[in-house]
Amino acid sequence: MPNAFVRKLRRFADLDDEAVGRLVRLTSRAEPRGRGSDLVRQGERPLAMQLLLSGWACRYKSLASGRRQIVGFLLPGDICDLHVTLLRRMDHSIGLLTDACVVAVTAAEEQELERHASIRTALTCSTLVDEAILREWLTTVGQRGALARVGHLVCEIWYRLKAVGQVDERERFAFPLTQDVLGDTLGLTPVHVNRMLRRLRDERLIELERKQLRLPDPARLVATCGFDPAYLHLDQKRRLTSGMSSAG
Amino acid sequence: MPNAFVRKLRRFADLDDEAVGRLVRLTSRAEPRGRGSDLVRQGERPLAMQLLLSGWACRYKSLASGRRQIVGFLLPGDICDLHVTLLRRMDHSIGLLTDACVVAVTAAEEQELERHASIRTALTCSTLVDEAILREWLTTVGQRGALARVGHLVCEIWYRLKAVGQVDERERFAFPLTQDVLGDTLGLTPVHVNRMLRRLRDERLIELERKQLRLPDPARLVATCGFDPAYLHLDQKRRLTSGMSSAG
DNA sequence: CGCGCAGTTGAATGGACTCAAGCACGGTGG
DNA sequence: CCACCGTGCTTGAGTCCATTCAACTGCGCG
Repeated sequence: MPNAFVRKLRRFADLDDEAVGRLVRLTSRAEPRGRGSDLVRQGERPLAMQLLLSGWACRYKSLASGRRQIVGFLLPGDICDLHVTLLRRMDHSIGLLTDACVVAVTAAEEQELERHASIRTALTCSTLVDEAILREWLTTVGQRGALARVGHLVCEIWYRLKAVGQVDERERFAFPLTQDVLGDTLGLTPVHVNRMLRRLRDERLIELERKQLRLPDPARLVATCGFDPAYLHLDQKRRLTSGMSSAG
Repeated sequence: MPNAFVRKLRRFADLDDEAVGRLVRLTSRAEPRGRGSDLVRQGERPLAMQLLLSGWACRYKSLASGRRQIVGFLLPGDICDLHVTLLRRMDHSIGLLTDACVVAVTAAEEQELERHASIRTALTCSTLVDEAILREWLTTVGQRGALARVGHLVCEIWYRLKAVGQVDERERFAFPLTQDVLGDTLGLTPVHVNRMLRRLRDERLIELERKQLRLPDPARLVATCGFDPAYLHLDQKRRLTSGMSSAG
């Protein structure tokens, strides 16, 4: 039974048995890490690429002013920093938003993996998509109003979780983000995030309680915040089916 | 005499004569393109990686609302889209801000280039830095005030141009960006950009006329907008010297 | 039981936007 | 040569969205 990481790479390239075997062996080393701990820290020398097998994490940049900007979410199966060992120092940190399982992959193991053309292709695609997400986030913060910012992010997470089989048939999924975290992500104050969430709730576009989010009418949410999933490149190999290949 | 592209890659890895020869041969095909034309367009299938040998370009995303967000500037020597042919469709466009010289590199030629370990390393570093810049921009738009946004961008461009020898000894450099373009980059209206430029001028932090920008006191500008060049990873191979190796 | 974190709501403030008018420059054509 | 026009820049006045400040609620947990 493949883990989240293998499932993710399969979306980008066909992996033969040997490749899958190698990936599974690698990920068997997974170690549990507690919520709130940092996987890597801004200013430090990067030692290894890391894989997130379960749990949520975020990349963030801290400013001298004390403010911080979250510049990415890492969901189960996501890759922390491909090739990052080439750089001298990290320009951002990665922190865990929930308890998680993580595998550290040394530069040598990374090179080993990339001998497989299919794995290399999949990893490269994955980083291209990460970059595309970053561009979309910049667009969101630069151009969209507060309501659309919140809604747009919700749509993105819905699509991304759906792609790894973590949305149930009632369009419900885990959503462990605090309003504070949302604020640091979207360039808004937590107070204002709160008001926008309220409006989305009042308009029956989301249902949120106890860190569980449900989209009663995904199409309407997508429409009202102008969400276009093209940037996620989900149809990279095959078009995403409405349901999930292996339900969670 | 190496071109801007070779000079840029040299910052990331030692290139032997054969590698340089290959790069020079490739870039000899450069073609002139007029200001305002698009190198690639959002929604189209990507056909080739492109190299910008001279001139300025920008990546931008267009929204259904008619607004647009600029998500990156390409300066002389910059690489448009490494590996992008792996994706089905472009999620953004690239447009020329000035007249320019451009080389298109097919996927096959790209693979050919990457047989050289040193070239591959340099290209990878380059994309890592591009991603780092994107994260910093998101931080700028998300967390900084309007004045610091403008100042921060000016600092970044100063550093980047300095690294490719396009800043003269009086800290003067070409700055072909209109206030409209700055607005679309920083998430501000052109009117507000104008006011911020005025304040920077009034405080003697910049001198700007006829598309020429000068920093009378770079250190003070860097300080007042909280700029930290770490994210540009300029010390990747060797520390940047105060002057330029080959003055332009 | 009391503490702390996350969320909620209100009122006042302010930074950036909108709308609008006018200016300066460069290119074009009569 | 100069009138014309378009693009980009400049400045002012009024508005609005998001922030700030502050108080209060609800819940989980020791």
